[in-house]
Parts: sequence; C-alpha cells; structure tokens
Amino acid sequence: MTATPGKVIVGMSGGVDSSVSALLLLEQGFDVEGLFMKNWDEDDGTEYCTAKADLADAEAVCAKLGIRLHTANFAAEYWDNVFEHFLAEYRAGRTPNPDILCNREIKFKVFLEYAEMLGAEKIATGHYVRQGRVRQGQGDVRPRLLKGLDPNKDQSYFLHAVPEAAIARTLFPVGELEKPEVRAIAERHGLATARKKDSTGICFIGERRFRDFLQQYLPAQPGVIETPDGEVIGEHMGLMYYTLGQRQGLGIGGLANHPDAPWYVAAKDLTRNVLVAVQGKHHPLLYTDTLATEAMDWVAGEPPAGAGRYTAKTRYRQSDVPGTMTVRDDGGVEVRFDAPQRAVTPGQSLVLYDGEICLGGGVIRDTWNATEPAP
RNA sequence: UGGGGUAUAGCCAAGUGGUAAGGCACCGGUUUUUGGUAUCGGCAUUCCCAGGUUCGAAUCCUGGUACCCCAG
Repeated sequence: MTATPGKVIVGMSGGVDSSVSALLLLEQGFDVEGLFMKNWDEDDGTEYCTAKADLADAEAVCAKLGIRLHTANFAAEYWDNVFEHFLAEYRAGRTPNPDILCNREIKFKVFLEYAEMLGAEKIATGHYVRQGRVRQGQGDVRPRLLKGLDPNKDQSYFLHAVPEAAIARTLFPVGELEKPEVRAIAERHGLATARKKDSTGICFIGERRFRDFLQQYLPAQPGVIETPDGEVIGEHMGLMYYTLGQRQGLGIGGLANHPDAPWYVAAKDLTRNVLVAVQGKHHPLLYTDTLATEAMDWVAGEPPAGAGRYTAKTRYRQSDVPGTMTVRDDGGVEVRFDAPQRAVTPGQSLVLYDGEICLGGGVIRDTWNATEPAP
C-alpha cells in the first residue's frame, strides 16, 4: 500500500503517555490511528491479566479522540526474537534486558512494517525521547536520538538499539514534555488514562513475581551461597534467579561472627553452581571500573569519530557517568570509567551519550578493574 | 545425672524487678516500561516448660527439659 501523507499510527499501550501522544498528533493535524499490540499470550492469565484492561483503556481513549484503533498480535515474533534470547541469556548466567530487544525487534520493526502495510507514513510511540537533526561531516544532516526533555523519565536507554532509519520514521510527541504536563493534558481532555499508574515490569508481560515467572521456563538448580572466602552461608534456588548487586531473596540473616549488614550478590560461579555474596552495600567486590561489550548498536550506524570521552549508563535510570571509550576490532567497545561503578552486570546494556545525544550501546560481556589483567 | 555454661521472634542479639532495643531475613506499599537497587511501613501481650515470691518478673526462688564445654 502506498503511504498516505500525514497518516500516523500510534502504538497505544493503554497508558497515559501513548494516549497523550495520539492527542497531540491530532492537534498537530496528523491523520491519526491507533494500534494496540498484544505480544504475550497468557498461560494462566488469572492474577496478572492486565492486557484486557489495557485494551479497554486504549479503546476508551481512541473513542474519546474519535480515532480508529487497530489490534495486532505479534506474540510469535516476540517469542522468537525477544523471549528466546531472553531465556538463553539467563541460561548463560547473564541478566538480559528484554525491553531493549523488544523495541528493536518488535515496536520499531514488526510494528513499523505493519503500520506501513496499513498505509501509514510514520509511527508514533509514547516514549520519552526526542529526535534531533545534527549536521555531520560534509553537511550531511541526519536524525539523531536525543534524551527526553524530562530527565526523570528519559527512555533513550531503552531505544539505543533502534536503527536510525526507524527513528527517522517515528514521532515522539511526549519526549518534548515533562511527565506532570502529560498527565495534566490527559486530565484536561478527560482521557481515561490520566491518572493511571505507570506500568512497570517486562513490556507486554507485566508485573510478576519475577522468580516464579522465570521458574516456569528455567528449572531450579539449587546450590550453596558462599562468602568470597568460601564459607557456606546459605542456599540459592538457581543462579539464574539472581543478579549482581541483588540484596532481596538471599535469605541470609543473623550469622554469628559476621556484622549486622545485609548481603549482596557479588558473583556467580557457574562451573561450581555457587553464588558468591558479600556484606555491605559498598563492598569492594561489588565495584569495577572497566567493561567490554558485545558488538554495538550505533544509532548512527557507525561509531562516533570523537576522542572517546563520553558519558554512559550501565542500567536504566542511572545518572550518566563519565568514562573513556575505545572501539574494538570485533565491533564491541571497552569503556573505562573515571570512577568504579557498582554492580555492572553482564547481559545488561552499556549505553553511550554525547551530551543529549544517545550514540548507541551494546550488551555488557565482561567487567574487571583496570589494575587487573583483562579477562 | 562430676564440674561449668547457655536457653528472648526465622536467624544474630540487647535487656539482672517496673511492664520485650537493634540488625539481618521475611511480608506489604512507594520509586521504576528489564533484572536489580533505593525508600517507607509491618513483624514476640511475650522471653525453654511448670510451679512459687512480689503491687509488679524475661529478669529472684524451686523443680524439670534441651543444648554446649571441661573432666571422667
């Protein structure tokens, strides 16, 4: 189908951000339609079934705005291109971020293609990011992914793996706003989602008791918890259920001959099936200053030409930390932070920034301290 | 059944006559489109058991029970 000029399809999640995005685009004169994606087929679907309520909210908002709402089910694509990888990472003892893949593989690929099929010229989402146009090299102007205006809601971390071509075809109306304004706009226009609580949990899967959820796919392989000295201090249910820096769920408390401080996961020994825990939030073993990533996803398609001084996040909602980046021959990068970082976790993503510009990122493969030999 | 010691919430642990600290763990809320972190709140009508003294006992007395240590 040929694209209809001005036709935009908004990914409607049933939340306030996408609701207001649709509203703003209407006000800007676009030909707006909505699409509700259901990408996860509930197995038990009793307590956690919020998808139905979300669809109802999306329908209510679209009815209020007088726009059409399409629905689609990309559960097969989600399973194959996101969830399988998610499970494989956990099996490998890492801690993946499925929503980053979900954006690259589903929202900005399958959904985008689907929207094109529906004749849309562009898509839109309720993400808190902005587009910028930056002149590069010989006057070549290209779209860039920028942080959302609201520093408290910036979601560029989750979109860093989306290719520039897809970013260029997407509108992010709320990226120019701060969250309170978004809610105020929704309130003013009587949108049903105005006061709806922000959703959390894995996108399309939702809030769950995480360990119980994983257990459905990854069988428990219990083992012991040790201190770095090898003292056995507890038992774990399976290394894949824990992540570095984690405190909750260890069940260790009140050991004689140890201080009163809480315990945190410092390492996973996969070969021995041992979880290593240390005491105190700032134990030295929780900190590293250098990391290496898998092959990077550069928003611009290639590494920046700069001198390598950038800021970075190793997890969502972490404040940017400065460091020095070097590109490796294998397409990954190494970053040495100016100061040691707590619980940098393999499987999570490193995302690099040049000021407001999100340059891209990659999955963290190894971490170590610069004073030690690299693994 | 010689001597000594200890028994307080899941665990560690204050409290020696005045009406059960604190920490960890756990549970719940908040924060959050991953996991995790953080933060706030809850968590022993009762102190191994049974009697007794006292206006009043986890704290004193008596008798049990369990565990630990040292000697045999």
